[in-house]
Amino acid sequence: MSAPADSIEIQNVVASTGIGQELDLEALAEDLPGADFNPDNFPGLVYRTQEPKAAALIFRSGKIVCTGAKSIDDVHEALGIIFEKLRGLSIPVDEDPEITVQNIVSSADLGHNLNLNALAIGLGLEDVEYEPEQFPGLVYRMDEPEVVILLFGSGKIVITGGKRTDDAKTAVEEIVKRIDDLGLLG
Amino acid sequence: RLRKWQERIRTKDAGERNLQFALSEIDRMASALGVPRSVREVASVIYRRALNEDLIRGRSIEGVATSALYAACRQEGIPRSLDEVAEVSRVPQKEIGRTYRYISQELGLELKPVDPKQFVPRFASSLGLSEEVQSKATEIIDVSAEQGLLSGKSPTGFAAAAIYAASLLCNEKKTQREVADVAQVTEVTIRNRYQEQIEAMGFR
DNA sequence: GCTTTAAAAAGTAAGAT
DNA sequence: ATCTTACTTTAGAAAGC
Repeated sequence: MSAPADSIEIQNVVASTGIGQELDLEALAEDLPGADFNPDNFPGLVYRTQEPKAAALIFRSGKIVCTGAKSIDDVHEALGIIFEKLRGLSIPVDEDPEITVQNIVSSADLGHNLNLNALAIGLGLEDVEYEPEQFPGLVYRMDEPEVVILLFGSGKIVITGGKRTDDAKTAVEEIVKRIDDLGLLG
Repeated sequence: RLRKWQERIRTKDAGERNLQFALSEIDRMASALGVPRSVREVASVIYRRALNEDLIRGRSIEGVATSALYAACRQEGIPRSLDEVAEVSRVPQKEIGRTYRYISQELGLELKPVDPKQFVPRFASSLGLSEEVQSKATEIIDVSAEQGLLSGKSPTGFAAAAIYAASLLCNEKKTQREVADVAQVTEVTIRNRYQEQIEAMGFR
């Protein structure tokens, strides 16, 4: 018996932090191999780590956004690599910068096909956005936990907007309950 | 103060002019789309409601007017696709879709998902297909939707495939290209939906 | 509101073969 | 006709227009 919650996989974690030091991005772009910096397009410098794979947006203020990591541990690991790289360039970086998780994107499988038309009406048109002409997924905004769930006809779903690790699990259990109560789960 | 008074008049005039512009745009687009007068009236009501609830702030008048018309067509059961609406509007399709979702949510329109069957009469008649083909296409849509094939699929593509299939079954064949053109979808989409629908109907 | 980053879901589209 | 690539949706931070 495999519960839908057991199929949850974190796909992306977005986090922010800061080194507590202003940066000269022009100079950093020169000293940091592989850095992408196009100030005309975007004010942040893009730096990618290979292991773990992640992308960091480094700003002049010293603030950093890390995205693309597959776990919170990976976020810390990737940022740790970046902090060391900066220190290696004689840039003072705070001892242990606070890292804040801003968003976690997860995927899961409910294990049954879904009738999205019936679900749109059953879950309540006021909380649902389902426009298959524009996007095949049904968008459901849940209040507790405060996340957005994308549901597809295949039964596969995406949970995003959560900041805590267990938000996805709570959300999946809740949406399964609601769909089941409507008699729309397989 | 006289100045304050004049400003009020100016603001009122500007607002009145904007409303007139929006309503004339709705009228122009509705004519181009060939929708009945009743739909234009529903669109006007939706636009005025959006105006009263201050939903136009930060959005273009034309965008809200177009979205109101798109919503009105759906509400009246004679939907136009976003592509069709975008063709007669000066607002990009992406913005129409976004604005529609916004006003639909804020005004609590609660419109049900578009039913592919609602496109059948219009698409079929512009292809010169008979009543028989239309009812066959409708049947195909009902049967395949009941079997869960509709979830996530574009209503226009779904309708187009059913019309194509029905035209074959009734010996009034239209090519995939002809159907694709009136429905504004690609032949690939018709082919994909057609295969699933034929199988759902039990025709291998 | 936009710009950039990453990732999943599934449908549709465009260009190449 | 089939393949590849790319774009649609969701969330969130960053700095600046």
